[in-house]
Amino acid sequence: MTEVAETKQDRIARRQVDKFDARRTELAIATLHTLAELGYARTTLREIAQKSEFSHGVLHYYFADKRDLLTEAVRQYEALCVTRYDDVVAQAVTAEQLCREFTDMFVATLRDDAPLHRLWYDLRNQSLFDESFRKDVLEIDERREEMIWRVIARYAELRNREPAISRATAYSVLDGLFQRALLGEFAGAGEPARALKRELPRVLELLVTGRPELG
Amino acid sequence: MTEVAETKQDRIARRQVDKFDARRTELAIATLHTLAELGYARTTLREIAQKSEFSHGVLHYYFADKRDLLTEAVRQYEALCVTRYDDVVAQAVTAEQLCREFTDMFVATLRDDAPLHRLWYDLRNQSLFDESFRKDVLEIDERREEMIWRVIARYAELRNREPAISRATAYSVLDGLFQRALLGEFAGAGEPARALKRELPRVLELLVTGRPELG
DNA sequence: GCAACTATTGGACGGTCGTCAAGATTTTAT
DNA sequence: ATAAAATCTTGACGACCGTCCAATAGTTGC
Repeated sequence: MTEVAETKQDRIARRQVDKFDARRTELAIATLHTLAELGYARTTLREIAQKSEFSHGVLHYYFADKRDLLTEAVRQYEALCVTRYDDVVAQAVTAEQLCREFTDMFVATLRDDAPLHRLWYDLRNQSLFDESFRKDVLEIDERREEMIWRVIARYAELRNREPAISRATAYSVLDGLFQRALLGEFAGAGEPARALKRELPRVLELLVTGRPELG
Repeated sequence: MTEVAETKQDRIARRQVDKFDARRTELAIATLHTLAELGYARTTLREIAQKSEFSHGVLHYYFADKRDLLTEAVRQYEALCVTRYDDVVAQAVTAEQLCREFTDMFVATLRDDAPLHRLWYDLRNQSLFDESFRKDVLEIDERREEMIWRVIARYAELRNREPAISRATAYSVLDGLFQRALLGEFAGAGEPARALKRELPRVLELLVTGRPELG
């Protein structure tokens, strides 16, 4: 009897928790959009609320404070953006195909998700000043690194080569290229997409110059 | 007579302008230090004034508004940081020496000037949101690119090779590595300096794999 | 259908921001 | 030496910030 009552209570409690979490996520995503549009420095709670369907007061019902909200937003970014190339890796059967489709995806997300990407770089850089973001940022960076490494490792495998550089270096190199292209994209300078399509295959080639036999 | 009076006036005017500019520069450097410490989002005029020997009101005597002051600060950064490796390039007589001294300098500035570097990345990223910084940022980025290219081109020359990638790519790659190491530096994760000393020579090698005869 | 609880509103608060201007102080020209 | 011009300080201003809270609306369990 007591047990039945408890499980009922539990069911109710769980449903409430689920609903609570769902709204938290909803508000965190609204936060993400605000950050992508305005950047960290100009993102305010009232702006965030305006992007959702609620008033600004509700944010303190679901989040302890602004930091809590922003942290949750960062985690939402993670859920969105760390598996982008996995399909490409899974489906490629030749090195040329992987190279081409990776490059295409790279350029496509540069074009389509530019505001989201500038948000990521903004938050990552913010973590250099504000310790409270650092843990989540490092975890996402790690996931991004793994994502890139899956591409490079598979590409090397298909080429019957070995990567010439470490996992961290591979990520840094491609991240640097992406950031550069993103700046060009916003500045309207040159044609970053075209430049990437030309340069990325060469870079991939360089990153797997090692021969398996030679280690 | 009129001419003499005018040149005298001019001399006075010029001296005043010089003094005015000197103080502008002084305040812009104070701004730079504040930005390096607090980041763009938390840098306020009163904080900046506190880092100088003046009160906050004086900032509007020398600068039209906050944006004007920050823009001048960005230009001061440029004067500081776009010729860092030139001595290394000028004095190196062998590829091994250039590689070693470039790597040492790279790691040294990562360690010694970390706050200044995080400021640069903060401002560069800010230019993705705020158009008013973009022009100056792009110019500095261009100068950094040239600085890096002088290193790579000279290294290739000493190795009797040709660079395997474009100027922009070379810069992006090394910038990505630096940014990664900077994050590691602030997060206290691993030993970014050690990792760089290990990886940088390999990367340089990869960047100049082209042969002059075949290139 | 009614009480208990959850969810949401919107305004008020103390604080800080950029900006400005009036006045004090220092420097300069003669 | 002194008047004029420059430099600098101080305090105030309206705006906006994050936070909080009393009141209201909506939902749920029984």
